[in-house]
Amino acid sequence: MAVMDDIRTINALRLLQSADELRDRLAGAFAAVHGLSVNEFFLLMHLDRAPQNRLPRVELAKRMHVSASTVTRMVAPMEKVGLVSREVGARDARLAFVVLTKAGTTKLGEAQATFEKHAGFVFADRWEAEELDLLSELLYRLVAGTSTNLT
Amino acid sequence: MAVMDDIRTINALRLLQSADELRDRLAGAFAAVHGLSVNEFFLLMHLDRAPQNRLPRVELAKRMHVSASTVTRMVAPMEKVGLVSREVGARDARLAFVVLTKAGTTKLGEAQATFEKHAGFVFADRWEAEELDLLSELLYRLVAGTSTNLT
DNA sequence: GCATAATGCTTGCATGTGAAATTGTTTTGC
DNA sequence: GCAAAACAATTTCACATGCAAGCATTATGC
Repeated sequence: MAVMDDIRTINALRLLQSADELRDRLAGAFAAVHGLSVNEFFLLMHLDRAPQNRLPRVELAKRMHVSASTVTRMVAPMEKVGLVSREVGARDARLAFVVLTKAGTTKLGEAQATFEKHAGFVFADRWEAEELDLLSELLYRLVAGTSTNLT
Repeated sequence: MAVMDDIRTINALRLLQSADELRDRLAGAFAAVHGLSVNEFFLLMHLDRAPQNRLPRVELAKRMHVSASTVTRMVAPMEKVGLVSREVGARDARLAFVVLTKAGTTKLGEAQATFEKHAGFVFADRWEAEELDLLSELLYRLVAGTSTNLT
């Protein structure tokens, strides 16, 4: 570009903007179809990948890039609806684990189908299979080594 | 991955997660160094690239993926500080253009330096120059054709 | 040309979020 | 062992945001 020709800067901008766009799409679909927010979906995803499907609130906060208080308040209604349950730490009573329930697993499965549908749409047509692999590899380096990585 | 092996799904997840991470970094830096939010930075960017450095509020809302009311309330303090000014449309009195001021241009320049610094850090070391070009090209297809694209 | 619809912006209300203070628990240093 | 520090979770407060309603202006249909 004229104004901003550093390749890293361009990549950062495109990364942020395309993620915004995708997040918007997903927010609409999740709300309409499953009554979930994007962040609630990610919360379920993190639990699904965690050992024994459970994580302390503080860990969820780190992985989701939100504050601890946000996790507290996100979990409350999800617990009420039965998607997750609370379990106090055995050897450390400070820890209040968030546990994925059977119902949560089911709900997550449905939401993943929606996620895949929209991911498929966004990455359809304009990419060859090998380009998708390449993109995957390049993006992986951004999330590799971070505890937040779900893939 | 074991659970989720559709390549498009993986790419969507990595895209969202890496963007989250980058946005977090930038939020801290912008707040500390320039007293700006990430969204305020993007608002200035959109104005900078617009013809005559001005856009109607409704256009800003679309490009930034926020509601019209958010634009109204974001602009108010920025106008107070002198980064932008208001200009009523000449042939359409409904339009209230947001105009980038000289001070706004200066502030944006400083913030861009910070942006470039962090973009450089995030994409440093782990990518070859040609890989960055490739990533740039692949990400471009996600933002191409959208009015939101800043690159 | 005038009533109706559409458009741009703002405001009221409800919700989501982060920082800091608070409480209860565990770890550390001696 | 015990006092002090560290830590996990919650609550309080302030702020940001979206939706829907309201207002002003322009466009449309006849």
